[in-house]
Amino acid sequence: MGNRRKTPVEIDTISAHQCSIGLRLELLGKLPFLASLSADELAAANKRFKTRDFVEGATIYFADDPATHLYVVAIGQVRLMQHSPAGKDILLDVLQPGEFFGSLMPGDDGRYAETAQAHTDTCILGINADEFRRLMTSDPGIALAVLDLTTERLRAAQETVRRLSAYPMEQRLAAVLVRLAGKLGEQRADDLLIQTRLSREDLAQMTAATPETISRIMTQLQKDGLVNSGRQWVAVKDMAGLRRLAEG
Amino acid sequence: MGNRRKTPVEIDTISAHQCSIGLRLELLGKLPFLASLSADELAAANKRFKTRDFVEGATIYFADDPATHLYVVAIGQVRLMQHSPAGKDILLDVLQPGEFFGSLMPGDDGRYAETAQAHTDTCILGINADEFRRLMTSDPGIALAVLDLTTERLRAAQETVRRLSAYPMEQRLAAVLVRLAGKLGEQRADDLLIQTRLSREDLAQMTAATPETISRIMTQLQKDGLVNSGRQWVAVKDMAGLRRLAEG
DNA sequence: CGACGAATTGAACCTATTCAAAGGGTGTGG
DNA sequence: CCACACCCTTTGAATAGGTTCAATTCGTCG
Repeated sequence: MGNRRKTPVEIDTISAHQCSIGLRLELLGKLPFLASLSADELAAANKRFKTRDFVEGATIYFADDPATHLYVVAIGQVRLMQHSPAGKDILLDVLQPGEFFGSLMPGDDGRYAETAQAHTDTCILGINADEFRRLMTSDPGIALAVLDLTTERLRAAQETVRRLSAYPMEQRLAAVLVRLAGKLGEQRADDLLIQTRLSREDLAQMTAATPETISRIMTQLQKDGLVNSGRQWVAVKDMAGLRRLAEG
Repeated sequence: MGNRRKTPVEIDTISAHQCSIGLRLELLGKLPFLASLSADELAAANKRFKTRDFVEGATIYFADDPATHLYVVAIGQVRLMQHSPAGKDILLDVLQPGEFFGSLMPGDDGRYAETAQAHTDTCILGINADEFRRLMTSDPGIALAVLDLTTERLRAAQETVRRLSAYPMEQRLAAVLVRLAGKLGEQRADDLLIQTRLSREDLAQMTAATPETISRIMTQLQKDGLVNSGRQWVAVKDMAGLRRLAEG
């Protein structure tokens, strides 16, 4: 009776067969950039993708590895990270099912810009970059949809640059929490739970800070009634207030 | 006799007729994303572009304006900037002839992500975003070329995020100088001149610093023999050394 | 329960900012 | 053509925001 765990975040352990053939077609059909395909075309495209599984923490590829494949998250969550010589890591994003990552440019000169890591137990679908390029060539709708998603990511990256350049820590943290809650938020009685394991270290890597600073600011945000938080989880209590804080 | 000006940077004042019909075809033909077009197609595309002139300092569009057009730099240089409520500006890039900016997404929901400003007297070619989308739909080669350029920009933006997050000022400045010299560098007897007006304030806005800090670091870099610099100009003397410094 | 990793808290330190003042190149108007 | 005014740049001293290091507390899982 009752769960003794305090973490409100659900942690799925996936079995080897969840990422089955049946699931794949359904999944691919939902991808925004494959929406223009007919059922037949979709089935053909499906054959091009290969399934791969990763346990939590496993690395899918490293930054600067030769970039050969485009991946789509099927089950679980994927972390995109960057590294610096000094050992400081940056957490760019946590991807959900349906989001793509990896290489869009064919040819062997390209290298991955980030490291991709399984944030939970994960199943991903991979397609060779050249093959995907052929798909885009034959169907401009796919190319344009991918272009739109990429443009949107460029905009998001520029927004991150803006925040890193011109905002103090507290506002940067608020902005990250607003973004995560919008993307991964799950409504609860009293707040919006960010549905992923999220340590102070993770938040530090998303805001260019140290875990200690994040801890101090989180304490303040809780006092102000903006968020609830515990070990490896965060919930947004006052979205509007947090958004106001983020904008300055 | 002789020029009394000390600035080594060439400052062009363009006349109203330089951006003529004849030049346009030549220019459009050189664009990487229109390379796949035949002469006829190019002439047809050319009709879709309209010419606009701006004097130095004039604003082409503001961030958050409704995004309607895609532009290509024909003559001169264009600054892409961002703003923050606190009044801190960010200088994202200085675009050269042949580079595009503005809107890639049609529809009236989109807004410009940055402010575009004439960094010198400038002539640009503009095309309606919907019309350009039609061009991309009819020729996947164009769409893919634009996708590649956008992907490259996303990579550059993520690199900026990495530098802002994990590197101290000196290394960030070194990295910016390396990038600018690679893009706008003009070989001279003893160094590589960055061919654009570049104040301490500009460099500050590119590295998330203050002009004072830039000044102090520049003094140091000159002492170390890595750069030469004066009022509104910078030249890289030791590219390899500067690159080494940037990487850490 | 016991142990390990995460989170908190405190104090010293450091990098870069802020504010202020002085010096120098540009180009403009007399 | 020269002189002055303007803005860019340099330099200094005080300050602040965030980091670092270290010690302690707390939650979670075996």
